[in-house]
Amino acid sequence: MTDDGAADQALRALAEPRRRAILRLVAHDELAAGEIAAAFDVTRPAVSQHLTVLKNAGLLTERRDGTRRLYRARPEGLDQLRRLLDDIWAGALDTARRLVEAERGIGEDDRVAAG
Amino acid sequence: MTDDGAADQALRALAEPRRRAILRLVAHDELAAGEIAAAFDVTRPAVSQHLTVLKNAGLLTERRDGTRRLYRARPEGLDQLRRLLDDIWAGALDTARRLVEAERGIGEDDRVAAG
DNA sequence: CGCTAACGTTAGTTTTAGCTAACGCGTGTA
DNA sequence: TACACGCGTTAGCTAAAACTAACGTTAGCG
Repeated sequence: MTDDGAADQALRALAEPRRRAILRLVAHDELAAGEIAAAFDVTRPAVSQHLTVLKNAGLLTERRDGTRRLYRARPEGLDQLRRLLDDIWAGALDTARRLVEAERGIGEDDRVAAG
Repeated sequence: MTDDGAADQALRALAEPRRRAILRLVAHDELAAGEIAAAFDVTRPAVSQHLTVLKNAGLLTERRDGTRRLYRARPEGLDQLRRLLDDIWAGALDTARRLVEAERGIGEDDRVAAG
């Protein structure tokens, strides 16, 4: 299980700038689909599709109130994402530490800061 | 500046499963472009393009050794990404906490756990 | 029941991203 | 200098994604 499918969906969903903007909108307040769509220059169906993608990725929740549908960000969706990123970088962080130590051991005299 | 361009590139780069696989490869060891390409079924130019995307996103470093180019994951690239995600979810976490408290205050008698 | 409002969904088009094939560039070797 | 090797880059094709326009569905009101 090198690559979780759920986290993959979340990552693909967040790759779209407009979907991140939507998430920012519903992070603080619960908003209706129409209110969210009004915040952008694209049509409402387009926003509706973005909401579907975000919902399938587990990044927001949907609640029905009459004919309206209210959306709100789902903080738990971030966890799986963070786990995936940490999993990828776990080895890299360890390797970087080893390299820094090795650099110090090899030549402190002619070696300056690498970056 | 609601959406940093640098983090945007990193997010788009990570949305591709093959690029995540490449990052996993160079997380522990420094590998040449040919070695990385040999690990996949796609052609070397395709891998080269992926490496360019990852490099531009600040997710890996390039080092030249003769005719070869060696790549290694860049752990600092994760930081900007984590900052962006935390920024988006900062409000959501706070809101979720408020909602849980409000739910407790409204009806502990007929309300059970929401999820 | 008819009517309106708020959405979601589908069909079809345009843009974007990844891939292969061919080529160009820099490095090392005889 | 000539040649081979290792990669990056470009052009062109194909598949995926985002968008618009038209239609379907459900909830509320008279």
